[in-house]
Amino acid sequence: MLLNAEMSAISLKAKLFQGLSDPSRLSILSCLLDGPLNVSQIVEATNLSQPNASNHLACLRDCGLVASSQEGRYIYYRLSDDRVARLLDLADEVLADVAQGVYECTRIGTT
Amino acid sequence: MLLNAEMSAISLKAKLFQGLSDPSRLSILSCLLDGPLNVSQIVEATNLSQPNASNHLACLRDCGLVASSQEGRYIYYRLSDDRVARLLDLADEVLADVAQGVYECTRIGTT
DNA sequence: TTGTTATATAATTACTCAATGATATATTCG
DNA sequence: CGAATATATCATTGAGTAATTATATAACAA
Repeated sequence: MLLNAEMSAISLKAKLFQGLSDPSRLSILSCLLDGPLNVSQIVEATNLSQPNASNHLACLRDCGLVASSQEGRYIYYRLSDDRVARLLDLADEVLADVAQGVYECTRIGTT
Repeated sequence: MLLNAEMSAISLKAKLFQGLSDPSRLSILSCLLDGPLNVSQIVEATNLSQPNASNHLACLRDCGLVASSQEGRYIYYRLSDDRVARLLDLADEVLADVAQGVYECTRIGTT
């Protein structure tokens, strides 16, 4: 049976992956790969509604995956850590092999 | 705005991460890191109920993250790909920096 | 065959969470 | 100061999903 320390590590990891498991949040991270953008630019790039984008940005910021800085009335967001980008890249590599299965798996929603 | 090809890649990636975003499934993957186990051994290692473990195993198998092979009346599961383990490792590395934020983020459930 | 162990499936229940619409706060400009 | 732009927050609604209980299928042993 898994130990308690392992369990909380696993819960944290689950939470991290859950932060990455939403298409809206992934779209945001994706459009930040090329450099910082302010909220309006993110809204335009992702086609999310402004409140929706703000909510997801708040979630990503809370989780430490993006960082923000205010410039005048604009707030710029950027990836907080190179490894976030590497995580996304590695996910793509895995998908190169398992995309078909993931696509067809009906046990996970097609959101 | 993101292109359609990017969008479906993003949806797939979201689905992959969603597969990894459940503590029960992460526990299963975690206990398979050291080698194949059959369902009963997985049930014992994770403290999941047998039907629950079977459901999550089916999900992981559908997604191509684990593979199974029958030996008599036992069915052994194993990680299907080294990169799955690397993905979990990299997640730990990221968590080394952002664990606090993830832990405190109330926008994502504490399951 | 009958019983037992191993695994999978089905149906139900309860919970979580994303999106929306409305509104609030903050910054700049005239 | 007042208007306009930029961003954040709140409340509600609706959909998706994990866990449980019960049951089904399959393999082996006596």
